[in-house]
Amino acid sequence: MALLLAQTADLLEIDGGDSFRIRSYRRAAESLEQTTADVASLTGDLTQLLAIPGIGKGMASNLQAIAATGSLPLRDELLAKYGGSILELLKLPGMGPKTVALLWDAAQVGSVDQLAGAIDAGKLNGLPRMGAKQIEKLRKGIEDYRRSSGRFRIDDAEEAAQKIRAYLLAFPGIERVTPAGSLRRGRETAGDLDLLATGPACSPEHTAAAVEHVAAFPGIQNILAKGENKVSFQLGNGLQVDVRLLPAASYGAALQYFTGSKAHNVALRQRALKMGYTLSEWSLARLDDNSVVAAETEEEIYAALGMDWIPPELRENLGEIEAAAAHKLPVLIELGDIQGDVHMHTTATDGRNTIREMAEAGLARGYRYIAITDHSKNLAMTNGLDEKRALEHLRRIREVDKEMEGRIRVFTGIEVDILPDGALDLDDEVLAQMDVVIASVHTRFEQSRDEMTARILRALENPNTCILGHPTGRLLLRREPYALDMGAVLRRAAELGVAVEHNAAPERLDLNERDLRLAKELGCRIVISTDAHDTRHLAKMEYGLRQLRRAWLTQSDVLNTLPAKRFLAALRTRG
DNA sequence: GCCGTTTTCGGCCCGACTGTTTTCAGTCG
Repeated sequence: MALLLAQTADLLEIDGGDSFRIRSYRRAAESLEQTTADVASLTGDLTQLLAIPGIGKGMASNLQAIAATGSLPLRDELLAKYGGSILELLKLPGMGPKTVALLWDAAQVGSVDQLAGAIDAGKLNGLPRMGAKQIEKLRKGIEDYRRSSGRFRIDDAEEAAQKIRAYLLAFPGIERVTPAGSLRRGRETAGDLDLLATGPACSPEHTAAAVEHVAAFPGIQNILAKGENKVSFQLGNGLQVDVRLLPAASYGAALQYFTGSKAHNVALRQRALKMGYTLSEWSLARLDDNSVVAAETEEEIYAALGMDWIPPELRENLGEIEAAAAHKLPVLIELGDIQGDVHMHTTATDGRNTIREMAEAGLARGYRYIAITDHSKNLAMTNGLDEKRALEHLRRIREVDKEMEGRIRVFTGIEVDILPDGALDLDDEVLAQMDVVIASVHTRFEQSRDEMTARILRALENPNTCILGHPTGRLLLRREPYALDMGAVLRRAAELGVAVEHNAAPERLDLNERDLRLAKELGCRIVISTDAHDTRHLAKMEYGLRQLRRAWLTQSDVLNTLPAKRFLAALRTRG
């Protein structure tokens, strides 16, 4: 529902609709994403719908229309006018609604492919605001878009997986459902979704009824294939899902096989062959007489190959097979190791909860401490804090810290902006009073790689900087606003003892897997945090944690696994 | 289109940047 409203807002914007009406649609969409109410079941109850902020009479009737028909007349109308692919144009960097409208009016461009064609045909030349530089930017944007599209963010894939899983488990005789593939390995993105199901209803002779149940999943857009033990389909957002029904006797073998990665499986099968076995999706069996050695669980299979069980995150054939055979796998960091989330915002700037609410939410997650790090003044749009307000806020944080009576510590902090010349945007004497100072780049100046690197290096030198916040600022799958010499930045951060933040939210993930491996190699201090803007956002910690695991990180590599006092001391110690 | 109003109309987050603008429009956070 939220998606339909957000799309309607985008379409209205392209259509040149009233900007306040557009904002209403957007606000309603955000509100629906945040509400804990089950909107679908509320559509009959007008009073409750109207109680949701941003939902008035008009929007309520829109929601009822969506609940009844699955679509929104206004959205359908606009999509009919502009074609179904117009919205993908907005995903290109530098493309906003006005430019989309311009291209539509001037050259009937209604999709990324058509835009590429129009550029090649020179149809954009001479259009207002379409200089050579702009066109080149679009050309590059299309390239990036094509490279990344087709993969889905891990949280979107996870959400879909959980919905399908719950649906499958409701069928009598399906007892276990496990996501495999890149989702299980914890990659940042997933190309498709592999779900394995087992139970009495999945044994070879009885799958027919279960297959029909799978094929009746309400979210299916179209079915790609339907066989005896496999159903493939596409969801409305284009995500392809493969559901496999397997007998319990070979579940472990199937799980191992479909978890991959391909490189890991190839190496594992070679090892099996050397040992006189053959490994398939059905079992590990002896080569000579085909007798099954192991198949029911992954642990048995790895054990039969003389190895410890390998966490899925490590299965990339990057040394994990040798380590498992030598019983020298690292003990990877776990969610329970994290003692505190040290980057979050409150209603003082652009967060949606109070200091107290964030503290309670941290406590509920079992943390021993949190840090409140609202924006500084350079982020005017977020109502960023100037020196005076920052100090007032600091006092308020200390009050809440007292109120919590030691059940959880609440550290003072701020997220300052790194200006183009590398200076921080608040006075040093104010920063010196904060427990946690996160220095981040927010504004998207198109600085060169060298300039951007120099900018961050200078910010690291400021003695008050204790965490380098989202260093790349990349929005996954969407934009690569700038590049920098990450090696130089991480090396200097390691020398100075400035911690480097890994932003756990899937839409950010500022350090990618390679960066994380490099950080570990260089001996960087790493902090993982969620950059939470509301209490629910704190749950995103688990996503980023999986990238840390993929980079072979252990508890001792991550600073906020330390107890409160030692964490603060380590953070403030340089050199 | 929502919301709050000394309630039925008027306000609704704003500052900085880029490109191509010779004075500003569009995008972004």
